[in-house]
Amino acid sequence: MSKVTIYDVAKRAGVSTATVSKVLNGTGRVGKETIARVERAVEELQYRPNLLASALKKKRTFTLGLLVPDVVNPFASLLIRAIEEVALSYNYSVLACSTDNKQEREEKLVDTLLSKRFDGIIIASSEFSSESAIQQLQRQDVRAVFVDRVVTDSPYPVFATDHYLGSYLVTEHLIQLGHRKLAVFLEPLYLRSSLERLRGFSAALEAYGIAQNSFQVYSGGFGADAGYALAQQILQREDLPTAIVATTDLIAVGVLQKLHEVGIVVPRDMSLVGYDDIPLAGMAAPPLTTVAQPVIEMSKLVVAALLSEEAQEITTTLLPPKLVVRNSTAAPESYVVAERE
Amino acid sequence: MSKVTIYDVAKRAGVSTATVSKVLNGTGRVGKETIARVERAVEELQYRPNLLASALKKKRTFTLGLLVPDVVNPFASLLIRAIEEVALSYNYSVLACSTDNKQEREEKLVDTLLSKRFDGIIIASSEFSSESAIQQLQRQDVRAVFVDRVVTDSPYPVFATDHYLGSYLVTEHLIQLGHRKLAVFLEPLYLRSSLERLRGFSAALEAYGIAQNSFQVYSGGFGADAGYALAQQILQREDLPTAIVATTDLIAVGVLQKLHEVGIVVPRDMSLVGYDDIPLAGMAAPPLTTVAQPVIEMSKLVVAALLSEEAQEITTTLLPPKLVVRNSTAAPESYVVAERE
DNA sequence: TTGTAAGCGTTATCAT
DNA sequence: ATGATAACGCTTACAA
Repeated sequence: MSKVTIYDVAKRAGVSTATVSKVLNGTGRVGKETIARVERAVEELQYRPNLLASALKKKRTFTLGLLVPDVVNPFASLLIRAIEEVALSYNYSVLACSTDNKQEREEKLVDTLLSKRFDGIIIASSEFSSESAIQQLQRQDVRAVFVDRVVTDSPYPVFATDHYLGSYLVTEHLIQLGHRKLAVFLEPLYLRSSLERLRGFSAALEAYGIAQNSFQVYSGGFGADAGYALAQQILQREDLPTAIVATTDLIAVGVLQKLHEVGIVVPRDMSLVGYDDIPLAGMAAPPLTTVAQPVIEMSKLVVAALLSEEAQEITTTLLPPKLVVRNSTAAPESYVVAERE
Repeated sequence: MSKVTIYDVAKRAGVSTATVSKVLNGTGRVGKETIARVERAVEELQYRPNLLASALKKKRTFTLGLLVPDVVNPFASLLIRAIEEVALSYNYSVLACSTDNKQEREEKLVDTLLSKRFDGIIIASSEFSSESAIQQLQRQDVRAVFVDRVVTDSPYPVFATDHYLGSYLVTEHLIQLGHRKLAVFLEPLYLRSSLERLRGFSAALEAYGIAQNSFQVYSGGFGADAGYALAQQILQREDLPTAIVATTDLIAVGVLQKLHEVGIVVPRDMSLVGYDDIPLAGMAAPPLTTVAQPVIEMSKLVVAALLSEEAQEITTTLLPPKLVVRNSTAAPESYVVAERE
């Protein structure tokens, strides 16, 4: 630990600690000359204020806690980075933790964050376990917000992408390309975000008067493994869809891998879209058509909400996603052929 | 901020704060009954000790700082997660920051971490800017370690994968498959890790008596973009190599994309290997042969080194990488076959 | 076994 | 414009 304290600086500058504190914080009036002396002492001593002591007194740690399912998840990384950037502009740091969607773990982490007295907590973890976490938070009074997880009756502000809309847009894109036989691959259905995505998918079909069959929806786990497995499953069918809406880029990549294995070429033989627009999406072969979440915008709102002086309004803010068209989508072959005739 | 303090607990339990502290920390002798009373009070009041105050007194924050180039980079994520896990087992949190390999930014971040009095700082950022960061650290006395970046004359322990060996292994794998015309794609050459990888590549060729030409080595930026560009560059050549050693999975993915575009099939027409074994490597089409870094093992050593009671030994520890053979490599004969039209 | 009280390094109030 | 000094919430000798 750094041994030099505000006392050392005060002594060296020949002033009181109060004065040093004032120049350091720019509070109160201090003579120009005094300021210079203090600053020189700080420099000479390589003094770094102890933020622990400062925080204890000021009740501000300049740190935000962030809960995500897994920092390794590309979308989580994207979110972490965006929040980190915005926080930095406020002179804040952010400590991100992986909950693994495990309730016990989440509770333990919330406990820690609470003890460390962070100035705000951002929950971007699954809504699955948030129930108890919410209770924990409410008993202490910390600012908190939920991100990208629609949670009903939340006592905290919620910021999320309009997944219904995103899903609608990307499905519509496929339909406009001529697809009529679509399937949707979802993350587990207990996630509200999955349901929203499903709703958007379904609404798009409805809007264009396309018949809907329940067997068009597939749902498994998370990640590429899930996509791979789901693809394997759908390949058993006699009548394959001409396009697949994967509601996660990771799932899409898994699908891509399976299709590649069995020699189905995307988008020639089948179209495929993802969701999230993680960096990987642009690097897939072929680059994935997907929907981008407004991560930066969302992060700005989130941090601002946490750090604002005013009382928090408990509202849900839905942000608009953006369709990103790349090369994994094309008109279905039959469609093209039909046009020619 | 939580209003309940140790005083409230003491009052409620009818004991002194000293006693409460003792039962909370398990230090000193306290009567069984008293313990029960205190614990009940803690529970009823939902008391969470203020770790700021505690840290101020004990000089331990139970938090580690971690500097990586970019949390979005998949390998960085892997490292962050591994360190997070190990730290958690010690009841520690880790705050990861992205330096963007920018010196100014790195210095600012180190400053912040220093002020927050973290118990240790892990530098996994580029050696490029570490010079000044090291100086900053040394003036304060914090524990620190370097990870995955070989830095000469480091005043701190360094833990890194033996990139020379990893590169050697994967190159040898290619040679044993029958490849004789190899190229290597590297990250910028001012990175010692790049040089080590190059050395391993070269040594393998040497060991097998394969002629080496300078134009076999290509070096550009980081990430898939770089790989894509490098691939584009090499495709201009008349005599293509039969295998490419990309010293990063991300670079390999970029290469894959370019090759895919021009219709070169991996590994039939050309073999390709990556490095790092990020999750993406296994999901590429085809899944990438690569070399895995012992991230978990490394993280264990790193955290242990930071948290150990004993004086730090300033040594460099090189950990062995592991060759992971998947489907992006094959004997070059097929390439010849493909040539005959 | 339990309590008193002096810090830990800041900031902020109130004098001067 | 500057300085004493009392907190902030906890830990830890040292007493009792």
